[in-house]
Amino acid sequence: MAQPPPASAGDPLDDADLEFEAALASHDLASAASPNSRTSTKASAPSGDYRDGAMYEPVGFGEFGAYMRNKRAKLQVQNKDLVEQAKGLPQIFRGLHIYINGYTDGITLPELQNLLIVHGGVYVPYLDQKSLVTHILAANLTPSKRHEFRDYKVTTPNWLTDSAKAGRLLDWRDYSLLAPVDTPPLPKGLEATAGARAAEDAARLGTQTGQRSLHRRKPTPPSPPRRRRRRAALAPTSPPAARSERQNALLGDQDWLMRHTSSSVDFLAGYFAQSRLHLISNFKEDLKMLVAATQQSLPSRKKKLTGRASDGRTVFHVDFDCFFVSAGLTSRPELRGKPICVCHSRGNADAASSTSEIASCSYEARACGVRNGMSLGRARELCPEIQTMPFEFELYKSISMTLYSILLKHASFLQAVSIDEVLMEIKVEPTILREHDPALERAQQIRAEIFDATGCPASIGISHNILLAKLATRKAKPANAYHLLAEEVDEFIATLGVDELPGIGWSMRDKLKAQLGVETVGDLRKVPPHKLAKAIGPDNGRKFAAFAQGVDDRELELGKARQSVSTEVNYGIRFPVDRHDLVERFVRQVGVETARRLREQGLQSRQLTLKVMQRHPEAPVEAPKMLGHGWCTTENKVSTLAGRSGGATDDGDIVGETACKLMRSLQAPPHELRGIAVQLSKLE
DNA sequence: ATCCTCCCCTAC
DNA sequence: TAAGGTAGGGGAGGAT
Ligand SMILES: Nc1ccn([C@H]2C[C@H](O)[C@@H](COP(=O)(O)OP(=O)(O)OP(=O)(O)O)O2)c(=O)n1
Ligand SMILES: [Mg+2]
Repeated sequence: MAQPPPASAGDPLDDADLEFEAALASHDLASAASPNSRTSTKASAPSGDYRDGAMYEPVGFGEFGAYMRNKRAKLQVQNKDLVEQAKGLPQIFRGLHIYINGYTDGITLPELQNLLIVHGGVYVPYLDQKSLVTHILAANLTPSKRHEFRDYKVTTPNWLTDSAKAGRLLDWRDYSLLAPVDTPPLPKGLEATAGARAAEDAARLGTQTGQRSLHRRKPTPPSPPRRRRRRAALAPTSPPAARSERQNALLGDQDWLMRHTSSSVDFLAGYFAQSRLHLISNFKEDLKMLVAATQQSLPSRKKKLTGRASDGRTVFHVDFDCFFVSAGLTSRPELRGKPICVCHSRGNADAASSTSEIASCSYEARACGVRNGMSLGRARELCPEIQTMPFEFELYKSISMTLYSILLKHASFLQAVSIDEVLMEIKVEPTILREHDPALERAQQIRAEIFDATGCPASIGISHNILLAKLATRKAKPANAYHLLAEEVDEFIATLGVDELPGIGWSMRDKLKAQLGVETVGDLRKVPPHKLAKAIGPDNGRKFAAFAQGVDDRELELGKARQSVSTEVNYGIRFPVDRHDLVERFVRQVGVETARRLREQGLQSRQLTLKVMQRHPEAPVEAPKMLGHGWCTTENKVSTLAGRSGGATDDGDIVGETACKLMRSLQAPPHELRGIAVQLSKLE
């Protein structure tokens, strides 16, 4: 690789570090080279509509309800005064989680909270989808509140004070603010939460039809009453189809289950051969290694970044349009221009009820509301004529390699974001006039080069920091480039929804809305820093306050040492009653596989964590998603690893055995298992 | 403050 | 039928 030439005289970017600029410039010319264990438990909140891509939850989703519940319980116990006060008082509110929306004269909020807590209740500070709330106390009810609260037990603060006075739980309905409504009374007093939504999904999907199999010890509990969705926005336009006869037949056939789930020896290998999420995660790690091997480390800057335009950076974000679809289209030109998607289902038989996930869909399908991550069944409702294409993993990897080799020629300082996405920093002349934009011209040239080499359209976003480059890509898509200039940032960014900022997903979006009434980035800007920090934490508060101004001082990430290696399987985990032998065989396989991945990285580990998902006691036996994990509780068990000569190890037998030991110590009933993972950390 | 441990959350 | 993986940022609570 060429030595960095001296920085050119009269560099217009007097603000930038010379050494850094020189290195960047040189790389523009470079070519691509080619036995103490701990445990903890939490209940996992279930999904909303699992079939809706917007509600897609990654693995380990949402133990938020129970997490907050536990956390609040803990906070309360820490308050010694209250514990003392509670002694001898009847715990009439035990198990109740109460949100106080308003109260009347004659009593203060702290007094109400105190009264609630000393009688065993839990105070819920704010209302959102995930907080478990059994009752709401309100002094009055505007029409909009009436609508928002319609599925809760809404009553008055007097109910609380009177109950406390009486020393017993009075009927909340006697204090109800709601006129009698068409909604039936709630079943047990802990609904109106995400939990209830999942149960409801299950009921709608007909998942409790009582099929018998070795995979169930007891008859299915009665289906919870069907309830209206709490938020109209979540309701699909038409009720989703129930699981098909065929699906039910398979799930009830123990022979079939033994052959197609974790009870089969071959399951693990077959599963990873077909999992697209495994592919993209795994391949990303490969790309990070490739990039690290190809480029030298980022020279340190003399000046720290401010994250503003004055840094004089030019960041490019390159991202294929509907990547898996575009790749598939290279050999299927007849499907161009049509609504299509890539998923495992062939889309023939029971397509209407298919829970197969769409990995990528064409922009024509997106026009109907179809999204990546949605189930095929849901997509069919939105777009009946949608066609499917099979996965072609080798093709994706090959196209991705071509992309990376092209981009490595244009800039050696490059961050592997994903199989279809790259961040890079290129030294270009600054843009003076909109009519002459060297960065944009460079981007169009790169796009053409990518298209020529791969047959796939990529889009490129350009700006002076990572955040804005990524947002620019969204404006560019599909099949174009966009340079987001400093002077247009303010206006552009204010109108975005907060969840369009990278790093804000559904959880933080809901929290911002519930606690601060913040929905757009413009709203976010107006929040005082201390309030933001209180709602989302000090670091996040600072980060997103800066993001809201379009400010992002992050450097490209490259060549960072790996902190952990793990293997997770949260699909197809089904074992017959009492078959501990099959569980043990599977856990050992997962452990051996994880050790293999560790060796592949030339690493050793001193700590193993076993993660086990079990069906939540209130969840239906069969998850809404075919062979999915459904609503679960999760347990993590940690053990120190001891190699044959003491310290760290990469030995498959040791890792497998340690994982099995932790699994045995859990005493989990095999038929309730839904997910198993082994993570190795403390690497050296 | 700063660290550690156990989570949750996010992105693709 | 279907293949809901995985690394890393960061918050909360506690130890130092
Ligand atoms: N829930 C998801 C999201 C993405 N992917 C895979 C398939 C996508 O093609 C690829 C890249 O993800 P992107 O987020 O970049 O989405 P696309 O490239 O499909 O569309 P676009 O980038 O045009 O929005 O990752 C997936 O399997 N499941
Ligand atoms: Mg893409």
